[in-house]
Amino acid sequence: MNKKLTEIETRAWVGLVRTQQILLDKVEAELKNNRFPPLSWYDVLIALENTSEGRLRFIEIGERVLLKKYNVTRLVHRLEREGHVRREICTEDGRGIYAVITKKGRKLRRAIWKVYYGVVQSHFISNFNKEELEKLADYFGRIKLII
Amino acid sequence: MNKKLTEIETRAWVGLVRTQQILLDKVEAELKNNRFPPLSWYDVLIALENTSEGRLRFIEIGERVLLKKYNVTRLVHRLEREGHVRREICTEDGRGIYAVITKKGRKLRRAIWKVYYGVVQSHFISNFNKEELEKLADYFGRIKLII
DNA sequence: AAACATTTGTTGCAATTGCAACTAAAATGT
DNA sequence: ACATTTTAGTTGCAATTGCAACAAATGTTT
Repeated sequence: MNKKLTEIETRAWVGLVRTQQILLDKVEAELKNNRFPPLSWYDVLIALENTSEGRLRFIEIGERVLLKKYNVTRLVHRLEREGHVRREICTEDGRGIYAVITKKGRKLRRAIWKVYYGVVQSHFISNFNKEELEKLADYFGRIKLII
Repeated sequence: MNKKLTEIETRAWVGLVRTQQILLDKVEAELKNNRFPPLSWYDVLIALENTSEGRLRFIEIGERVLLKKYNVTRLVHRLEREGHVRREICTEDGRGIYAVITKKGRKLRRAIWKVYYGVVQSHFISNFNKEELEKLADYFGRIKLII
């Protein structure tokens, strides 16, 4: 078999990697400009807000935000220290711990979103029409998330 | 203005970020399985190999691989320590330093590529036909790389 | 029930990355 | 030519991440 990518395949792959990197670097830079914490904080807060109870077990956070468990421990600890999250014991499973988003956490999440949205809208979304966005959503949806 | 993304816009954006993250995590995991160094080493080595002289100034490496200058210093130092790269003085500019890829570096680059290619081919490329890949390449090409 | 294995979360240590201050050379201004 | 500013690269210190060993609770096997 030929272990090479065609020119188009290369442009698609490198385009994916560089596009994401450039856009996330830009978001991080804008957040820093506005004295906001890094995007990883947002990822956890929005994951919590997207639940009915505003809470998730550490392991669930790791699954949704693609973080190793030891990084969940530490990231939640930082969020907790700043009052954006508090811990709750998990009665169903003695090993588990819930992280619950606080009012302050919800407020921070909204504030970060304004900056985040600005970058995504102006540097990504604005480049495409509806049909193209649907294609992109379709394409990305094909990637097997497991394995 | 409405600071919200539509459902499709969200799927396109989140799809981009998650797809890239999942695929790169997978590449890194495969590299580790095969006792290879991280992907950042590959990025520098291929950048060097893509030049006629097999060399780039540190600043050029930073531009092409999207690394801050202090991380270029350190990454090149690690590559140098393992013999994949050597330094060369830059006669045109007394501030500059070239990193030159060595035989060993080229060999490592090819070895890493086999693993890297396997993941990209089977988890990304294989999901699309030629026309779709062309669309992806086109879409990513639209992102303004500057600002 | 007892023994063993797996899951969940934590932590010490090492490696990497970010930040800011620094040196040296080049470019610019006067 | 001289002073000033910008650029290229380095480095010490702090923060973050990775790794591997660990503890405690749950699940599984016999």
